[in-house]
Amino acid sequence: MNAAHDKKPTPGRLKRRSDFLRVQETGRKWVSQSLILQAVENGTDSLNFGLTVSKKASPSAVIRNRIRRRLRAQAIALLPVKARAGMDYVLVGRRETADKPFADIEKDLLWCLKRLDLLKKEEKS
RNA sequence: CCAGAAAGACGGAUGGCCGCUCUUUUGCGCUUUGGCGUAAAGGGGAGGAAAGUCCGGGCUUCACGGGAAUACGGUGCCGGGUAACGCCCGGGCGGAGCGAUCCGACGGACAGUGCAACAGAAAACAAACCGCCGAUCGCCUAGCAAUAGGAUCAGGUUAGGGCGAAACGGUGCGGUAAGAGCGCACCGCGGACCUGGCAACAGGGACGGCAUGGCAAACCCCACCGGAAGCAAGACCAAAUAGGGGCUGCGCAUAAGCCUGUUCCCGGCUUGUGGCCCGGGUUGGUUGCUCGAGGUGUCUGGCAACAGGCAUCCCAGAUGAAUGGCUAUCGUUCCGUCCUUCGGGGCGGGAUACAGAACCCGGCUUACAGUCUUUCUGGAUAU
RNA sequence: GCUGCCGUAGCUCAGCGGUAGAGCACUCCCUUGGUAAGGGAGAGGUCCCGGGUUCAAGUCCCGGCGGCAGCA
Repeated sequence: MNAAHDKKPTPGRLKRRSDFLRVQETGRKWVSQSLILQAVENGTDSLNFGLTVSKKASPSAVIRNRIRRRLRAQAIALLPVKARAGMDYVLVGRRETADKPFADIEKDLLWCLKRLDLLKKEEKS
């Protein structure tokens, strides 16, 4: 833990529909209980992420907002520290994301990163 | 104290760590002095329904209007409020409740057209199935005959029966061959006119023997209102791409087409040619974008909705979409259990709603754990 | 955010205010050595939900719920 307690680089956000489609069509995907992770190389050094929470996850706008905020909090906290840079990540919310303990979501996100072999090299234990 | 009615308010609190967005000030950097980037500090940051998108406006565009008729859609007791409304307030009428109160698409069926299955004789200028009554010019049976029974109709009748959702006033008395508003009394109904009220309507009522059955959430009639689309409206900038237009001068014709449902009238535009120059869609960005029929307090007018004066405040502006994530303690309330000085307290467990601004307002409708305040009604107890 | 349309049998759809229907599918019987086809009989409905108008509502009116499509 030498570089982490300095300022974490804040990850960029994916905002265009075309970005999401590119990740969905060309990237890799892993499904866990509380979220789905999609990722693809973006050809730069920066790390970007986006969120997708559809009406399928929950018909209530309040619950969708809650899912999106919890995912965003996890993404900002974990991705710059644990995930490899130079990638675009898309986190897709599911119905369980609203009620699961926060630690479980963290575990699921790390699990997805591991299965896609996108953990940072120095973080491997 | 119990049960209920109405109006209104609220709809978790306080910390810790980590974040988002807008804004003000200051510092630093860049700058074409318009600003842009960055850091720190201060301040703001979801709702009563933000929801459904059911009405009404503001605003914007549709190349610019004015008038009339008609179509289509909406509203529908009366008066007031309002920018406007299908909303609100007050009143009337009808209905529910012991009551406080609540509910009501509540104009017109003598302007016209239409509808009513099944049953029933008949479903709308009434009609005659059973029945009741009458008659016998003509018929049959019994009888000397009067007459009785049947049959029939040149017939009367709607009291009673039966059908139906509904059968052309109700009850009683008289009357009659039997009956019938045929006559009378009471009730209901219509109603010239009078009184009160701005009005809806209410009270009285000469007179009328009863006319005017139901359905307009069937077509419709009457009165009033409405141009259409919507911030994904619209404006600007940049890039790349395909292919078209715009402005203006001159001229011609009175022809054709167009001017936002249709038709007509008034008024206007386009066509032909010369010159000059750009415009449109797509993607991204900027803008529209939040100071407003604004909030709060108070005074005045009004029964009230509401209006006006004064003072004071600035109160979300996101855009793959901020207004939060995690955590600790507490509150509220329910259940179980234990203790109790009957006020309550301890422990364990559960519940803590409906729901997320997307241009902005005024309403309506629908969803909602729980809590509080005020006024009123009915009942019980005590004095 | 805005604008339209739809909801009837297991499925696809009809249905002038008057007893809810058609085709396919399903069950039983006939036919056949057996099956398919064919013929006959039968079962199957909260007409999305709640109010209202009407004597009577799947149909008319109002309010909900659900689904589908379109608009940069």
